[in-house]
Amino acid sequence: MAKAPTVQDVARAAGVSRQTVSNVLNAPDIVREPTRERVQAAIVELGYRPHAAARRLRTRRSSTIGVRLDPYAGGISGVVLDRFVHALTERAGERGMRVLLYAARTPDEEIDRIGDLVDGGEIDAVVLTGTSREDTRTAWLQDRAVPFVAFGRPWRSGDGTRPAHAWADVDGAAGTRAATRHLLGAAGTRIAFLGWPEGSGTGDDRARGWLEAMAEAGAEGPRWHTEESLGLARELTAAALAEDPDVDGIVCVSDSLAIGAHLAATGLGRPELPVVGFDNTPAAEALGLSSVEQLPEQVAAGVLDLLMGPTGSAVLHGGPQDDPAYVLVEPRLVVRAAADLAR
Amino acid sequence: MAKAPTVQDVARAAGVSRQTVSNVLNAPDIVREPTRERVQAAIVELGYRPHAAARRLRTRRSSTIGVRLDPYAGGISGVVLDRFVHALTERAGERGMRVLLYAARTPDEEIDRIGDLVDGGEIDAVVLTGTSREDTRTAWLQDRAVPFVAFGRPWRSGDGTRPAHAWADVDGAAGTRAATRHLLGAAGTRIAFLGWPEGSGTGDDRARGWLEAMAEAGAEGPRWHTEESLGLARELTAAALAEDPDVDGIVCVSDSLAIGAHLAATGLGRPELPVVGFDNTPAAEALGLSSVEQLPEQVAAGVLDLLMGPTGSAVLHGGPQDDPAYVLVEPRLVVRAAADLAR
DNA sequence: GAACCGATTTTGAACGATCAAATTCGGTGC
DNA sequence: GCACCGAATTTGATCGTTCAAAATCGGTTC
Repeated sequence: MAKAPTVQDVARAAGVSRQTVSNVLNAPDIVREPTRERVQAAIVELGYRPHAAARRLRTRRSSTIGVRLDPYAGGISGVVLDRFVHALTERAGERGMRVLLYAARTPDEEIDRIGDLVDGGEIDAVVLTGTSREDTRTAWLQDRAVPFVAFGRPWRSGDGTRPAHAWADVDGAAGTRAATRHLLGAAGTRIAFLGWPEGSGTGDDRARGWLEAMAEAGAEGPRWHTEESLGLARELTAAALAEDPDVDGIVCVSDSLAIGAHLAATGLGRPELPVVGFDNTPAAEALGLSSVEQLPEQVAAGVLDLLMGPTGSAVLHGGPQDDPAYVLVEPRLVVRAAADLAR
Repeated sequence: MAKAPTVQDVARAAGVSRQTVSNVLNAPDIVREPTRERVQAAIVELGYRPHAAARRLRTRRSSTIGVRLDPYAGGISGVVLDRFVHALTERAGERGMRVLLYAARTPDEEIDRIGDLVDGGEIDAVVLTGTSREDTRTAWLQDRAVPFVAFGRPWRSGDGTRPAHAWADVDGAAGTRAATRHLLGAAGTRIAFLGWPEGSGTGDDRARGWLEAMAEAGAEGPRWHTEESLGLARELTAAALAEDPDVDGIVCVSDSLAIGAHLAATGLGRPELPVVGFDNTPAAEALGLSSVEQLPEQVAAGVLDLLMGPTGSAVLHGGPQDDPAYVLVEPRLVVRAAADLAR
């Protein structure tokens, strides 16, 4: 295999200088038409491809975004993150960016890892996933002036001492609002909400959508809480439904809980009781449960817009943190007729 | 933020030359003990981190592995690949390697993408996923002498003109064999197999495990085939079970089919009929179905061993294709008591 | 026709690391 | 005391690109 051609080789073949070849690649508009064509022909002829490392060394930019891949939780979710990472890779590629993965088990380890990657010039920016209250990572990134965008809102306890950061997220409340409205229109007025224990940003946000839609319709319904566990959800729902048989439908904070609720309803001889989940996981699809779909592809597009500007092809220098914008994606309700498990 | 320190700065601080600092990093054993300590102290003191781009430019190695992220299929699976990529990232990090993602919709587009990344010096090797018969990618990679390992066997039609390549995979036959043996011991002798249409390497391999276990026990059972669809599996199983009620258990080629079969059995009033799936997806877990778990973490470890040798910290130069080794991981049967959906 | 101008192109230097070759250093052997 | 040896360390060159500044070009202006 012959040595790969360099700008020098292309320049020689086109009868111009190195820099002109470089300009054709990076600032085509300042090169005269005929020259540009000659250079481009030479590039194709020789099959030239720029050497990324040399470019990175000179420009001090890697055109690469770091993303932490969460350890497989073993739970029923995870698909959302996978779709997000996939969409991010695709969109980033269209903008001349790459996506580099890194692994970390704890926030501190993640900070170490990011430090290595940033100082080593391997990444220009980071996309944080799984933000929580009191996230130690965001403060560190801000102090180090590392450009980043979070997938997930800054659910901070609001002391307000720190400027917020840029984020993109799915509008959970809008999702449960749509689900609740759907059930109010199709099933009846007594719609229950099955959620997580209060205190999680995401969970509270989703509960709010149900609350608002119920208030708006002047309807009332019970609100139940349990941990993210299919089994617990099933037990809780079975007991609650036995006591409160007038419930016309259930809006759930997750697909796991929805499946638990559906199994409970089926067990009580009410397989047709409408249950709506959240995340539209394959499991919900398989069982024919309605669910709110997150559209992580749009979140990915939003993240890149925040990081690079709506049309840019490089990470914004000042960084998004100087202008803490955000993108809130409206999820989509997927309506299905539940599989009759006892048919 | 002050400029990041370079080897030169460290050298000055430790009173040695650039090259000695480099040696402390890359070949510590050729540096005298006291010198090494002095240099290491200076590295810590200054917070020095090597600049990856400069190193890559000089060494012509990126220490990076490319992996294509499959588009989200929308089906019930996908978890296996995600766990694999996660494990690969983790293991690669331990060996000083990074994982870079790329997206592609078609094999030809994937080849283009890999060409860019390899010629641009962004990746040293590739991990292929989703290999099929007549894979155009493998031949191209071999011609270009790009080191690679496939997750999945070369199911080639065996004209034998090309040397095989290195691969790592899960032993599907071993999985269904274990599942079949389990049912033979726990449920009865008439165990059915619900598989995909013949002709897919993976599907045929899994069918073989059932065949072997049945033959070994001198048992007999029906063999059904359908596409990867929960609904189709449910209909087929319902019809088949009505006609052949003596079936004591069903081994399935996938969790989707297993769930379909389980729903069919439940519908016929036999919710306790043992059904074993494949992949151990969250959906199977949620429904309490037994399933064969793939252990993609071990596949990831195997891939790296093939790529870098059992202890190496760089991609093997000659490339694994000169020595087409393989790693076959034995999957693990996860036994569960099916949820009684009609309780 | 000389000075001048903006647009285009070329030249010299630098990014930060490692390779290859040269040098220095301690210690031996005679 | 001097030549010699291997181990440890230093020096000069280089990887391929882009930045910054200098040079060239084609055409105007006075």
